[in-house]
Amino acid sequence: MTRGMGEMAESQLAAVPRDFDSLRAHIIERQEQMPKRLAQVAAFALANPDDIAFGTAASIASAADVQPSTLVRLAHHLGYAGFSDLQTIFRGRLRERTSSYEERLISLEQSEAGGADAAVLNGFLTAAMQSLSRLSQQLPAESFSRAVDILGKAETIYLLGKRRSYPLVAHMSYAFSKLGIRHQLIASPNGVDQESIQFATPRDAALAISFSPYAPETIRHAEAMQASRTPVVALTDSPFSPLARAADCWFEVSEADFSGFRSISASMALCMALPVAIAEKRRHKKTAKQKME
Amino acid sequence: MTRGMGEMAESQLAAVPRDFDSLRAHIIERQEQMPKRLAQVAAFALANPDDIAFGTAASIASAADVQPSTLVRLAHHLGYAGFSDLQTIFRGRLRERTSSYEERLISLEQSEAGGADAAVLNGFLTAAMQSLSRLSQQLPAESFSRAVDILGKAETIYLLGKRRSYPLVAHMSYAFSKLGIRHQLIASPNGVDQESIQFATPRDAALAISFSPYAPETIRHAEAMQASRTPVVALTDSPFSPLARAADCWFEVSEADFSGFRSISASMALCMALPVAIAEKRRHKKTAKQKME
DNA sequence: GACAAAATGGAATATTCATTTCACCCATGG
DNA sequence: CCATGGGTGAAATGAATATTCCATTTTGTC
Repeated sequence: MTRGMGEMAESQLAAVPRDFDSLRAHIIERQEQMPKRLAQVAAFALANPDDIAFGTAASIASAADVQPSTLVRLAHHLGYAGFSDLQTIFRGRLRERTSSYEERLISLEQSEAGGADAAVLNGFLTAAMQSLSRLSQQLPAESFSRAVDILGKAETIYLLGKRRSYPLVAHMSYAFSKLGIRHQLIASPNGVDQESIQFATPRDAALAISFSPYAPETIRHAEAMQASRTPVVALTDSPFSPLARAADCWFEVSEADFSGFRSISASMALCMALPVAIAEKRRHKKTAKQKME
Repeated sequence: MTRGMGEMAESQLAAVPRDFDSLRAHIIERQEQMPKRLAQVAAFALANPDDIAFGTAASIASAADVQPSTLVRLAHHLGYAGFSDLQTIFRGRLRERTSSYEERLISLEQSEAGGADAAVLNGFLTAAMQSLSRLSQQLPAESFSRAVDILGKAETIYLLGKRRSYPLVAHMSYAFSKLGIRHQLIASPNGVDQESIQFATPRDAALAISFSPYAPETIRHAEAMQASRTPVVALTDSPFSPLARAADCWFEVSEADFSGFRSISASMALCMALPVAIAEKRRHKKTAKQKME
């Protein structure tokens, strides 16, 4: 077997990185001048280093949507003997990595070195993780299923959320659009919200989100919709929330905070899951119907 | 090919460990009663788990001073289909170690009670946690500090983010408002964005957020602002992102995904931290100035 | 617009690798 | 002392895998 690097032997004699960080820098530096497919797979490699370490040429190739030969070409292009040689770099990265405890210490030290700014970032990351793990420990599986059920049946889903909750409904609106689910984001800048929700029927449904201090508008709208017998699902932060009263189904999500600024990570995870679960349910129902006919 | 476990099928029907810790316990428990060579190689495996994860049967065998076939026999003896099957356990250990929150994630994945809906919710929680722990492990302290620096000095902060990134800038807009920081959310429904950003001066700054597939509008606006010498801070998902090129300072946030739907939790945490850090910095500067006078 | 050079996809090939096989060894019980 | 069973080493086998080759497409240049 030849070494497979004849034509580039002299051009980069001393420049073949033998550790991951150098390789990363090397790739980032030259990515601009690489051929299209090589750049594509190089980007994939840096984004999914674990997959390179563990996968086979074929599996990686299909994941990165290229031919296996492209992987070999990339390796040669970078000066390695072949794909396997390149792969050892990615494996070395995992070997060198010390235990997770040490890792955390290192990142802590770095954050202290980074000063006050990094401490803030760390604080919010911690708050987000706390919120998520709290939700995962007592995840409201039944409420979630009911919510999926109610919203899954709705012709149009009305989304209510102001102020701090607005980014959540904004994201849901995006997700619903992507998934082809009819919905209406109640967030007009021209004050016609009240009028918009009057079109809701009992065959529709609403999702209302509000945290303390509760936006009075959201409460009012939720109450109005419930009064007209439109099912209302609520996402809020306390059983005593006025939203919980105005809803047919609600869940409580308690978010941790960093120096007074509350996270919305757990709620966000919920808001990402909800549209997908709804789409999933509708897809099943559709295929079930098709089978019936 | 047979499963290769005929003779021990009934003796340990339900007892083949699928994670490293169980396997370790399992081996320690039975090591005494194992044949000599098998015990020898089992001890080697527990002492050098990384070698098992990445080595070939031949290389491991010579390192442990046994025959390759002994490795296959050990795997069979423990109830696995073959050496490769056993090896996946050792590889899984390295994968999991990446995340400092591995235990929680595992318990999350295992608690698959509650049906398909809960599984979706679980999936998104897992993806969110992965994203967060990845960011906390390699948190971009310097980039973050630079970003705080640049944005802290700006008279007006312009926020650019469309589609999936819009909820992020929407939240920042809310936070900036609460903190009394002058800013401008470039998200008009009437198409005057291009005109809005023309008012930006080098004394202002922009924060642009975009993930693959990059919204062309955001890229264009960021480039336009950079061309007019307004500092641009970017938040994106790859060093090769067109946004990274159009920015004076950028950070990479790689988000995990659940069945193709990417999380934005890590980015969200960053977007919550940024305004607070900026406000913090300005407050310090102010008090410093007051002391001077 | 034509040509040359580079890049790419896909199939053929060569190699590596896990697994199986079989001959031999060694302990144990008759 | 022999017979029997599992245990072990070493080579044979066949599957899996990386690599190479070649026809075709794309890119850059005159």
